[in-house]
Amino acid sequence: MSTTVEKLLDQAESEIRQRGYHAVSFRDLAASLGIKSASVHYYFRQKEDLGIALVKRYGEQFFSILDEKAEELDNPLQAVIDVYRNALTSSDRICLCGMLGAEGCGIPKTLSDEVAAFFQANIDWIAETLPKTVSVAERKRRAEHSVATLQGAMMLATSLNDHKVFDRAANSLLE
Amino acid sequence: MSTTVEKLLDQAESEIRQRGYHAVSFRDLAASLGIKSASVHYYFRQKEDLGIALVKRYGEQFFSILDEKAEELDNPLQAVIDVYRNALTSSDRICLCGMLGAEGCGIPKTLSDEVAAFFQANIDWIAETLPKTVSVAERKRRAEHSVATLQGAMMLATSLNDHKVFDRAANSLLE
DNA sequence: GTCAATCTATCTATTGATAGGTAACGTTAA
DNA sequence: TTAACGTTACCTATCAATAGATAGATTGAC
Repeated sequence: MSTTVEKLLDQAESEIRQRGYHAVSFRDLAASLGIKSASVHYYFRQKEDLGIALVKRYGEQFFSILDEKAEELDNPLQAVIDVYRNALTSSDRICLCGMLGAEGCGIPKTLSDEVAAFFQANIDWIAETLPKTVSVAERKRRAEHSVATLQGAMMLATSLNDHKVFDRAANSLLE
Repeated sequence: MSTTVEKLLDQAESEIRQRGYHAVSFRDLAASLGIKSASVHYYFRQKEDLGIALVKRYGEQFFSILDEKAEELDNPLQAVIDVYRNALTSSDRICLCGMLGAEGCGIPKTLSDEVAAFFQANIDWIAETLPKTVSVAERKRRAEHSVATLQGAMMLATSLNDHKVFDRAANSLLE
């Protein structure tokens, strides 16, 4: 049995990943849990606080699963693809940071900073796993390309309502 | 001197590409032009109508510029990259359809359908320019990969506040 | 006089946010 | 032992701001 905070975070993540930050209200969230919007403010003083908690939790979960997956598989890039694919197919939603990253300066700055940190960590993680025989600049370039493709592929697959679009675009990274 | 409708479309496109559909209001738009929100409703009965007009115009302009660019250059994929790059660097904003595509089911269905059509046309355009020696399925895969990468790269570059991220990720497509 | 383009005024719904109340429960101290 | 207190987790009620939308008046060009 999860706590109210966890349920709130789960619900908020689900709704924001589906419709965006501005399309989700405290009242919606509260109603989904059968409580009142004032109770959501009890846990998160401002909407911004909820957003930040959400991105932090998302990042922790993401890298935790990624590290685990990378140990199982011998190909780190395949691990990244698997984690992204699972994020998409298990819920038919794009990445939380993909959504918030798109909304750019429409969301509080503290929140977009947190989102940027997620992307940077994602790029660094991938760059670190590439062969050391490749230059630092080239590793960075390839890592950026991978993250860009995966994020774009999630959005594209969701818009075109076809997860296979993600698979095809993502698998192109493995060549 | 552009008409009020054109100014409205310009302003709406600029604001939506920067902050998202839900973060833009008729009052904001009207105020930017020095008119009242009721006058915006005179041109676009509902917000949804404005959105659809916006995506249609965006698509027309996009493919018009793309065709032009493709005639100048001998490499069609380079033309696509150039058009995307210019969309990003000239205004520091992501693609209109990238934003609306992310917002997914948070926007009216008629609008998301229009966005999906843009993406499909974009994929088809690229697939068509790839060598006929390559199978149809493979051309489709490569085209999807290109669009995914370019869309993701715009978002990533905007979030990380560094246009070079776009250039590096996009140039990876030319290999 | 007609009509396009704008206005004023207003409606209802929703938003994020706050103040203050209450019921349940554990802790503490006489 | 039990009365008092504090904390947690909600609640009701309400606010000011903003949203999309509409009705109907006005203005000015042709």
